Amino acid sequence: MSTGRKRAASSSKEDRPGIKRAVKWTRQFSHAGPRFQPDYKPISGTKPLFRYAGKPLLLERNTEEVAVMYARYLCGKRRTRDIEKTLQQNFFEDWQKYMSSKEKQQIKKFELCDFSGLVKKLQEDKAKPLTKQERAAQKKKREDMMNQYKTVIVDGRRELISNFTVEPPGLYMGRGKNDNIGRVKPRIKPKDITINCDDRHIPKAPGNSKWGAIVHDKSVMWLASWYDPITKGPKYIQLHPSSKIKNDIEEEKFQTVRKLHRKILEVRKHYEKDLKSKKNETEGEYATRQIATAVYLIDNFALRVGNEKPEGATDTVGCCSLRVEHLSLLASKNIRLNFLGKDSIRYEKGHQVSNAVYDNLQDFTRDFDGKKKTKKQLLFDSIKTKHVNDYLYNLMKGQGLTAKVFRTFRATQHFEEKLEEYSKFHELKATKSTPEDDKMKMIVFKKANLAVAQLLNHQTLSKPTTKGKAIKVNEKRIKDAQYKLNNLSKGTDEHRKTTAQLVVLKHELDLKVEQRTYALGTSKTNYIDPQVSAKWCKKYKVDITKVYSKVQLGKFRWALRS
DNA sequence: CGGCAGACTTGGAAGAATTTTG
DNA sequence: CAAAATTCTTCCAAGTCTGCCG
Repeated sequence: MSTGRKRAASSSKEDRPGIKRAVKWTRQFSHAGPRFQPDYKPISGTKPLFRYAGKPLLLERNTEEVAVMYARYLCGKRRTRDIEKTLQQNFFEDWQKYMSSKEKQQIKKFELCDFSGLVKKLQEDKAKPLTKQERAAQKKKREDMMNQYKTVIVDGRRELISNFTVEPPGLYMGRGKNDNIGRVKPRIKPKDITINCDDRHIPKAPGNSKWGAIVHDKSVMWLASWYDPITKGPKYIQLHPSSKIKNDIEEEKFQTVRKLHRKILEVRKHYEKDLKSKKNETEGEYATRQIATAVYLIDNFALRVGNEKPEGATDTVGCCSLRVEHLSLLASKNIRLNFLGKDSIRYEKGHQVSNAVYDNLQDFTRDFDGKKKTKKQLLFDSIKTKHVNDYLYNLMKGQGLTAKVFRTFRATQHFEEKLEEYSKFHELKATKSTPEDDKMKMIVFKKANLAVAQLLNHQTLSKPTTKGKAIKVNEKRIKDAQYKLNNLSKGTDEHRKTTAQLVVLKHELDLKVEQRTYALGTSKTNYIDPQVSAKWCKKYKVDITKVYSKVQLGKFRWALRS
């Protein structure tokens, strides 16, 4: 497959400010290429596990491989979704492409397919306990394999690779109301791969196979790429977040945020001026007013910019793609936004807005000519996200201000404020700590983290029941502690200690309850400036490894070397 | 300009590893 | 010590934004 990718690093790129556009490597980019998925091993012997119309049917190897993909899907704990029908249809349509002509004649209706034998077999294999030796051997084999593929040398520096294996064949599992759900993602082969490496270290393709293409592009940081047959979009083998290049880019991201922080009053003054409508407004001025209003929403409520999506894609929106139906104008300059955002996560919040913004939003429920829009029409009908980013570019020329910077800025700022607020409220000590003090510090950190997750609307759809159980356990402990306390005389050490424990337990419970539907991970790894955490940790004598995991510590090396 | 392809970040869920509990 | 709970890592889908091209 010809990829058509041929861009080499040009000098003009090097001249531009910022790391993103710069050359990523110069002399050496040497790696083993991606690891491929092992070939499929049939799971049914001579006895068929699949049944059609009640009768056992032995599937050919390729046919079984795809059937097993569906069986694997059935094994997982899947939520009942209204998308189930589409999934089955897509799967069956694609599956038939893998069948022999004889099988295609036999297997005509999805409803008559019985995968339960395959499912049972998969579950049995999974449940099979391994001996200690088997487990160790398996681990060793895995490590040996990984050692062969997991690193790349970038200009003399050995770096980790984040995903060195090509994606396995399987069913495409999109989120929300996705039209491609259940389609069969075929196996990726060496001929599908474009390798990016330096010209003296070209990895060898496995066996007798050949790479699809080999490029030496210094302006990008991917090691290998291929096209996803379902989405038609490119997929990449990339560097690990702990790598120097990724670290540099991450540092630059938060530098941009700090620049915005310094200029925020100016920026706000500028767009507030553009919020005002003019007499005999031209179409251009009307568009500017839409841009300013969108920027207001992005700045104030940390919304995503909301790019246009291709026809037929899952119907999710961001700021610029909001439709009239997603907005309610309420009394006292209050508005309510209700829409499906990224990953089909619902955003449903009420906000108070300025007079100018309220008036504008009301205006934008009509088009430029004053004609009332339908519910399905765009609120910001005269602009594209490109215009918003062009506008922002001009507000902070050459300093990398784009819409998503506001989200990071607001997240970090919110975190800093909440950390301070909670630290004061819970009277954290900067000196030596009891175990209860240490626990309170972690609670404060997590509470601030949670506040950011709420701001960014990082909700989880899956609510593991375990979380409910955990809450019960916590409640019981509170009861126990309370009971214990009642039987202790005041003023004793034991009484003091139990009181402190009780306080911690109560706050832990509050946190657990509030945290139930929120995912804190994304805000911690992508939005909160690690320098803020580091400063707080230093102040309150908290070990930074208590708040960041190993991968996060690697990602934030740039901020944490003291 | 506007549209689109490409490259990179951000996102929730699944799965693996580790810690806690009984 | 095993099972359960929790935390961390991996996975890959779904965004953002840039640069190129007509």
